[in-house]
Amino acid sequence: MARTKEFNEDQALDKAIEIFWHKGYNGTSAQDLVNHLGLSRSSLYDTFGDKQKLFVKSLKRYQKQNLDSLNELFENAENIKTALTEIFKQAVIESLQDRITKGCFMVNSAVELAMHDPEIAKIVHDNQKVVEDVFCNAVRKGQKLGQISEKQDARSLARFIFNNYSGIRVLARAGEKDKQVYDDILKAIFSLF
Amino acid sequence: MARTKEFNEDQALDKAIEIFWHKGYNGTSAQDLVNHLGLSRSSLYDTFGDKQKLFVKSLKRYQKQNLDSLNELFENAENIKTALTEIFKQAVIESLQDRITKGCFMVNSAVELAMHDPEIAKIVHDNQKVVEDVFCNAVRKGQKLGQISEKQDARSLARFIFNNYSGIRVLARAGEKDKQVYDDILKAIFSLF
DNA sequence: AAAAATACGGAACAATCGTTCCTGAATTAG
DNA sequence: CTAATTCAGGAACGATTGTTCCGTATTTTT
Repeated sequence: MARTKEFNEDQALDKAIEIFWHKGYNGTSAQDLVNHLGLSRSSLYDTFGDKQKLFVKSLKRYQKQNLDSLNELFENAENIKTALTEIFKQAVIESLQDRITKGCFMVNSAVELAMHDPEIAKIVHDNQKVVEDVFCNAVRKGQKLGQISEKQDARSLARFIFNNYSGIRVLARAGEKDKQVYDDILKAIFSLF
Repeated sequence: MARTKEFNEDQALDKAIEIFWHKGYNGTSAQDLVNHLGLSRSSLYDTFGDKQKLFVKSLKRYQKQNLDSLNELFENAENIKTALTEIFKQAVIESLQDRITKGCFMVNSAVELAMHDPEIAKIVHDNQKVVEDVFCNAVRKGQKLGQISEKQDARSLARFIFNNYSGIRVLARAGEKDKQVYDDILKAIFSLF
């Protein structure tokens, strides 16, 4: 039979996520992928098909990773409102820590590709719905526990949270490094709960 | 002396805005520009230098157009809160009306290019500051007139508004066509004022 | 009318794009 | 050992990229 794969496909995908996230789809060349993944051209194409397929696989993997950690966070949280603030605070920390910030891979891909690639559009839209649901369930739970005000409809609040999360990721991608800007936004957001 | 230009430079720039807005910088080829602007390759390069310079000019023009209309709106508004809701409602209408939606040229450019092109980064950042200032002054005025609650700091509220506007434009670019999603977000936003 | 200047269309450029293919070495299972 | 399979490396593909250049037409000033 054949020899076994010498590289781990998931590790390679993580590398692909990194560079696509950083440079975008159109900004990443095949040579960039070869250099960054550490695979030969042939292995790369044999394993993943072509650039678009590799991108789709990367984005799906990213989506799953993020969703899993989001679900885990809410499951282990005893206070929902605190958990929500943690999510945003973490985003702010990430936005400030590096000289450059990549923002959110999903948001970046939505802006760059959703209009022109139906497959990407579906991934983005599905992600939006499922993340919105996670937020919505969390908010409902928080409201039942008396941790979140019931003045706002849970679905509405979930969509609102999602929207502000997107906005902050764009701000980060745009290179905003003033902590006060983020803090002001967060202050306004959480005055609603 | 020489003959006069047969095309209007500003009209050509408006055409450039259209296609860059639609396809992004990396997604727009020189051939796309020739086709869409209706100029020859030579005229295009003679007039605007190169692709990057044309993009910068387009983005700056877009920024000025948007800022002017924003200022005009607030100047003519007797009620600031109403004016703010109008801005968001207009964004929602635009998001829903066409089969495809381009979102915001500035947001798209920020996501695609700010990390990799310092000149674009500066335009994006300058725009953010000046738009934030416009919002801030408007909010202050609205608070003085008793049209906007004074519970929130004007600067904080301005940044919050900007953030949600970005988020909505990303949502539109991602192809969201469910009016209820936008309405839910708007409901949450304006419950703060 | 002559001269200067610019617009135009299109050919042509080198470079890079994504992708395919070939070769030989490596590794595994039977 | 043999056969099968996958690896890495790199040459090579045609297509497209952004850009330059040239010849000609056109318009304006002297």
